[in-house]
Amino acid sequence: MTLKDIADLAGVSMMTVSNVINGKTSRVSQKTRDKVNAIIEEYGYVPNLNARSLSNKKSHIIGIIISLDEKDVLLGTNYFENPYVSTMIGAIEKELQKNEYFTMIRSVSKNADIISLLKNWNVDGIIILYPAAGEYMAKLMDSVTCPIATFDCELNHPNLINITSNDEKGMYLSTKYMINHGHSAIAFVADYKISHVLANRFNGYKRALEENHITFNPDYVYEYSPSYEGGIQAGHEIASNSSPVTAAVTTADICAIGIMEGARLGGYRIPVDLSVIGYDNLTLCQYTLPKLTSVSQNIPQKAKLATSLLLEKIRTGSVSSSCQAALDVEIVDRQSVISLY
Amino acid sequence: MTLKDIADLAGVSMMTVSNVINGKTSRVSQKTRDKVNAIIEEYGYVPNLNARSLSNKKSHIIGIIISLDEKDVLLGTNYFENPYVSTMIGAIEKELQKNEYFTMIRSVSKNADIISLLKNWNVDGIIILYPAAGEYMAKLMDSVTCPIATFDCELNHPNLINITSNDEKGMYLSTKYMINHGHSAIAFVADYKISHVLANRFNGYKRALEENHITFNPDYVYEYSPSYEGGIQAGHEIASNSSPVTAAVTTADICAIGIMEGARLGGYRIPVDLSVIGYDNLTLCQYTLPKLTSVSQNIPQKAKLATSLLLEKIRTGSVSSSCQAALDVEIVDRQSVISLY
DNA sequence: CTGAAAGCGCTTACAG
DNA sequence: CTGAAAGCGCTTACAG
Repeated sequence: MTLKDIADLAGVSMMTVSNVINGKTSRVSQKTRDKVNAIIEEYGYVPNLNARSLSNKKSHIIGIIISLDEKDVLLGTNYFENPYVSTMIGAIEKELQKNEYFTMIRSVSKNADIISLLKNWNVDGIIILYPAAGEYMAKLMDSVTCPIATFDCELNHPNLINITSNDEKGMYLSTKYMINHGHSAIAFVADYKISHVLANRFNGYKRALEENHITFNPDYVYEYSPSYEGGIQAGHEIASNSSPVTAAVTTADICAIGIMEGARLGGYRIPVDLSVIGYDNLTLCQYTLPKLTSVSQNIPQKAKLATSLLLEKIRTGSVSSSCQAALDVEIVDRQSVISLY
Repeated sequence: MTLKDIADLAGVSMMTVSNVINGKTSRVSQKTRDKVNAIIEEYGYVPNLNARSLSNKKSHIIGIIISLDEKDVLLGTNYFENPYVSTMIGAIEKELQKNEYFTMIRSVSKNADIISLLKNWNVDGIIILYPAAGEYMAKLMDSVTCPIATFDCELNHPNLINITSNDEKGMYLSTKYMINHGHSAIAFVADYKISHVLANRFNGYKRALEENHITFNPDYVYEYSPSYEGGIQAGHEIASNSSPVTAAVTTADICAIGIMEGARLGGYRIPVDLSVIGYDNLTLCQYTLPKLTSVSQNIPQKAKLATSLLLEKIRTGSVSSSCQAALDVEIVDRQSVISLY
């Protein structure tokens, strides 16, 4: 069943059928439209979008790129198991579908793979999860012609739609929350030097201390990867060295869970001996014991904003508001912080 | 940059370039091949797959369908947040990419949406996560021409690639594990009547009891949805009614976590007062307290098998082994079960 | 081993 | 308001 078949059945030209399908109502009489639509309905005709893409140079496909680094390729890490990634993808797909776009997903370990995807399918735009370091993104921006959206990227490029969260504020709030509950020996867990995002959060931690006249103590900084394993290590050290630390903030929920685990292995009770706050407010937070207090990024909102800006740019060629939106964050209160008062 | 451009640059016909790209080495001399490949390399030529699909009727696109029921559409449930779903998708995408296929994902609430996707993109095959009830799948099978793979579907159709786990055995092992640890008053939590899969698991529960001469007690069956909320309700009832139950098995990790939470709310300590085993062995299991013992389905293996059978069917038209593989399951031992001996 | 022709199913630009 | 022609970038089937 093709355009031609429908045209023959309706006794009109392919052009007319095409106009009906594409809603160019001004070019077709109501009567013809009705007749054509009835036949389309009757035969369940659905246009072949490969053919459409080929002729009009728009595919209505958006590529969601999950960038893997080489280490993860070797380890065979499944990025989709990361709740941040999967929540993002779900929210993006929903938004794309609502706007009649199609979603192609692809995990990718080098820029060339992204370029191939674009050329292969004439992809209208791409959304990159976990952008690689700034230099790679800069190169990519040069070689790609379609609009790109990403998240938390350190690169500030006029053509890049880049949605970030207010990272500094997030960790400021987290640290402040601890201070408000009477804590002053507050550990910061994350190797903040390797990432722009984490460095911003570290600054928030320091600002909260400063504003409250608490001297920054480098001994309280645990530069481990903000992963489950890194958290365990930090938590265990805190508990074992009978450190004066009574609270720990970190940059990922999974790391906070590790901190609790590690501290327990060292003999601590949570939150009595150590208060902990996570980051991201994943669904996971309600399944731990104690339930984890966390900084919420509103991931769905982030996904939705990136998607709608991307589509706007595809349709109009530019974006009305800024390409560099930074979303607000907030503390979600649960049970993992105890008041010292 | 098109086939024609490459052909002109190499001084050969488009046909020859096409043969080189498609590896039809027998039709092109080594010398010509090298020349063409060098030019392709130099200009970074990548074929337009829309054009290819249009002419050869194969898209090399596989659709991953996430079926939503109406309730979830209304609630705006993000299925990707479900770790079972996201783990599946990640594993499938990896396998598809390895075989040079592309992955289009789409959440869908009615069969017609699936049909449209197929016709739109000439999709070579589809993988359905969470198949709808048997009757819908039967209808779908009639109207779809490309191969379909799915999981845990109750429909037994010769053309359907259907990968299941040994559900009866899974719950048998879970129940047996409790019995081996000295439990005999074992609760089963799940509304097993509404689903084929859950009914199989319920049978495993009963078989384990029978084999060990423990009388089945209908009071120990809590017919709640195997969700976090359902688990809380069951756990709370068990704890509040000072039921003789000392152990609970269920059909989802998330429900097991709920059971622990509910029992605690009723004043129980876990696992001292109540032992619990989950199902699926999600990554989540290691983040709870106590860490959750669970039945492992080996989701990646399930995904991989479905994908490779689907691709085999696409390539050869049929599948050598059976379409109805049932994978083995096993208990993964953690901390949520206490021995009564 | 190589190539000219026709066609896949659409849309665009133009003519009426 | 309607249509005939050309073209998107490939592949297939055929001829040489």
